[in-house]
Amino acid sequence: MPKETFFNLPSEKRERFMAAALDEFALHDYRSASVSRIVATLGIAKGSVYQYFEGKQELYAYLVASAAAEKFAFIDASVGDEASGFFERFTSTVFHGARFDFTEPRLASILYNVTYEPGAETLSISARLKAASLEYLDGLVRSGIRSGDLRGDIDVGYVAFALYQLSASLRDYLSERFGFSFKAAVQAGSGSPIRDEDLHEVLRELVALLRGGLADTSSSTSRPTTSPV
Amino acid sequence: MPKETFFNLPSEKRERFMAAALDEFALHDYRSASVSRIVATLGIAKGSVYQYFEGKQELYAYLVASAAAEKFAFIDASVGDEASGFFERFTSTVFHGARFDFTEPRLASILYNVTYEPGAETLSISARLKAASLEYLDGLVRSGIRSGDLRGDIDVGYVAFALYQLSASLRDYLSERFGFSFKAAVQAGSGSPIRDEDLHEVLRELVALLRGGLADTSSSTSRPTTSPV
DNA sequence: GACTAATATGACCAAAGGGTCACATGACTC
DNA sequence: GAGTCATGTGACCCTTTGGTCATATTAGTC
Repeated sequence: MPKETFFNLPSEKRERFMAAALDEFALHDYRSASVSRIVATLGIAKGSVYQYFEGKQELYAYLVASAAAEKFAFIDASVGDEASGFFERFTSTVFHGARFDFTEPRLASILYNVTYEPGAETLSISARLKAASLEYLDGLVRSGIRSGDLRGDIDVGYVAFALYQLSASLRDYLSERFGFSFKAAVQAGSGSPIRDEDLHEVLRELVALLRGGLADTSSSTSRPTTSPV
Repeated sequence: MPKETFFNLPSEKRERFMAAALDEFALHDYRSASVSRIVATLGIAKGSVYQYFEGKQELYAYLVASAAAEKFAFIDASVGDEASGFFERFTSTVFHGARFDFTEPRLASILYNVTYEPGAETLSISARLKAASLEYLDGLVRSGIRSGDLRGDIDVGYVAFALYQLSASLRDYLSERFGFSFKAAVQAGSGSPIRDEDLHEVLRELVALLRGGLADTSSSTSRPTTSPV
């Protein structure tokens, strides 16, 4: 939805602009992100921004849409069609999603931030994104039930929601556990991909929880009421 | 950490101030919350706020601490000691936590907002709160393993984190599913408690997921690769 | 070189923010 | 009533924000 002027720009200039804008919104939430700061970084006049976009909101919407399109394309291309079972497909989707996040911390941060935008101005943008993710998971769960991978008595709506939360929050867990700072990565401009083994180890935990739950079903005594000294 | 002046205030005035400040921070995130708006609502001079608190940050920290103390006290008093198993204790904690949220939407919203504060200014405040919750869940999981309720091979750190995410996000799910708007409730000044049965129904889903997972273990064929026409 | 249309510019605006401070007010003591 | 000390006040300061617009520059065409 940028103005025509933006697309008429020499691609080098357009990309320089996008890079600066993505940086700004990756490092700050919507309200804190500053158009003035973007133009200061680029050394261009503020008026130029308003030749490209109607305003801050439109700029933001465009950045979010770009980031989302890139991430979805990456996941689609990576997951492929061979993974057929529910848990395999889910694992693969989350795995490649996380790989994308660590490789493209700038885009990932924007998509992460938008999830938690509280303001009314950004509501439609964030709601659309969340709805798309939930819809995908909803379909995945339904087909998992149909194929017999999942129990038939689960509440599809709630389970899709839980999967959404657990996969979205993975970023927090991974960055804490492996000491990865997305903010620092954005500032450094470099994505240092996480080790696949580390990622798989965490995903194994997540999928084990989702697959079989936490309850101990092995032992003979269901729960020893007193310590067996 | 408010100044002495604040505690010297006639309790009526102090409570009026607290009410207005809680409203403001329940309805807006830290940056968007406005000291000017609080004093305008109360009809007092802006200087007064700075007689009570060092600044906006200290005010915010105090409000968050107050809300957290009240919620924890409520949960502690409600859960009691009779619930002994892991899933019973977890359910009871989440249940009463949710009851608190719907009864005190103002305090609940502040505690919810602080979780997603992105700014550096509020980092220590939100980190402390999150750490306290994780520590509690960590202990709960450990004792669950010790008592034999939980499998011994789970990753305690990750499971505590997952429990944290699932219980924290319950608010979103409940408010969407039952059409409850926390914002509207704060503005109306009234908490309309959710029906206990509705809450229990959702908690049953959550605990079923946590207890036994999603995999269908009943059938003879683990997964029919082709549809059985 | 002249005309035209697209693009770039940055001084400027109004609004809002947190915070300050010299002063006013009130209450209590002697 | 005078003196004192805690409290209240609001005009004011500085900064920053998103956004505007008259003007300047550039590029392309004849």
